[in-house]
Amino acid sequence: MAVSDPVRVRIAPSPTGFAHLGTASTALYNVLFARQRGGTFTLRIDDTDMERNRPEYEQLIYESLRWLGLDWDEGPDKGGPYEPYRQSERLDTYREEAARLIKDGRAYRCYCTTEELEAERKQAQLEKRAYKYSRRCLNNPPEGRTVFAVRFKVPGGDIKFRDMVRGEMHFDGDLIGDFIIIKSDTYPTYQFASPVDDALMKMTHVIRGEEHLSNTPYQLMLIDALGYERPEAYAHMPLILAQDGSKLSKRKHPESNLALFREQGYMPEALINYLALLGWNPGTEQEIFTIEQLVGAFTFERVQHAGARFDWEKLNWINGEYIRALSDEELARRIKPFVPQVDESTLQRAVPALKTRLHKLAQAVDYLDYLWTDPHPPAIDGEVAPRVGMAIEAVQHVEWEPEPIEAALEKAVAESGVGKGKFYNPLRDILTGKRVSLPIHFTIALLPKDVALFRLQRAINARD
RNA sequence: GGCCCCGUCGUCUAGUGGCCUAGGACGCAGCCCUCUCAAGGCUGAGAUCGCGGGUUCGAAUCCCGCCGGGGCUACCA
Repeated sequence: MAVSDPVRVRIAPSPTGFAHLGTASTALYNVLFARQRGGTFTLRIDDTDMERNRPEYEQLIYESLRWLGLDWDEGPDKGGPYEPYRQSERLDTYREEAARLIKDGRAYRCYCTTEELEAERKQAQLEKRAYKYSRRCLNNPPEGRTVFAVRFKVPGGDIKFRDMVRGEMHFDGDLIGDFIIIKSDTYPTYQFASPVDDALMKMTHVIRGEEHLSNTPYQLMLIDALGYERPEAYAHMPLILAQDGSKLSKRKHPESNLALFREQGYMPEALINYLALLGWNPGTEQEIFTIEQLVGAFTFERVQHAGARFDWEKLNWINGEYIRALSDEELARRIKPFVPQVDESTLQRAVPALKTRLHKLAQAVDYLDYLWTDPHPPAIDGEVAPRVGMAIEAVQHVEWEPEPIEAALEKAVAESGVGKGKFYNPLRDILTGKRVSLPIHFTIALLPKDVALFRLQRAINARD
């Protein structure tokens, strides 16, 4: 294959639960590579796990990747020259290829039960030797059984391949036992379906998570046995680690659900930016990158070999940077879905004050919910009551916008003889029921005038 | 257990034998600004470069051993 031929890469997530952060990360690196080489990025659905697959999970994958802007060129939903792109629809292919291997004497039927296999494994452990399948069904198959799986007859030997991240890799094939390629439910295993599809779909490079590094020799032996062309190279990307240092998994780490990132108000561009920096670095001090800049700067030589812990604090910072970089109009547009109770113009007036205060869009709710929620009137003492009265007076004949309100309030503060803190904090409490809010003139101006004045007056009345 | 990958501030990282009294970012602390919270500005603390041996005039950088973490070792992917 000539170097100039366009690359073809893919991600192959399995629809067995929510869309996972790791899928986004792998997809990102695939997209970066495909775009910088003018190649094709394919989405293939790895749905060979009958037990756990659900069609709605597949939708979740589509939604999340689209949200992130990591769109694909070929996939189950948009077709392409190598259809179908769902493994459950390619069963005939795997069965034919497995039959071919059996016919060539490179695979065989295995009638062993899980209990028998378990016993073999236990025995090996007892004798403290590395477990490899005994090849009982190759040499001396049991009689009269009908349920079988298909095992690959591992040829062994040295297995070498090039990893774009780690360089030349070597594995000893003699250490690998015969493994299952077709399960007894007639579905292929990942180890089998993945290399078959990669070859048939003409993938030139395989970019995936590091958990697949040890799987590569299995797949390479299969590729050779099937007479396929090997991919030019692999790239095994560092794992995203949880706080405890283990691989982020669906079961143990529900926070790796991509839908949650959207719900909390992380911006897709910011998440992409953070993900790119997790495990890769540009070699410069630049931290903020557009996807286009990433396409230009990314190289496998600069990807990290060790797993990286996911750091929410840094993500929050990056997300805040993106929020602050938005125009007021754009920020209002993005916040809108999080605060459907707030009308358009009120939101627009709130945005300048919100902008520097948000790490996540959903935090707008904390600042604005007093607009649609009536706070419990706090008890005020005889000292602050007159100041609340002064505030009402100062503000009630003024144009209902932050600036004039601020000016009026400043005057009242000066006349009150106390500091801004003493004057404003009780107002904030009365109006919002909270210790923290937007600057007081925004807090007041965003509320309808009658509502603001009502809440203030009510606090005074509560004393009488 | 076997095989593989990895090991620099709390975290993400720069670093490929002298430019390293180990740089940056997030976070953290203090100060400034300030009506709260942020944002912003300034300053600062924070890494005996996992440990022990070598090699070398000189090692975070090369070699060996050990320790530690992770991954794979499934009829999950």
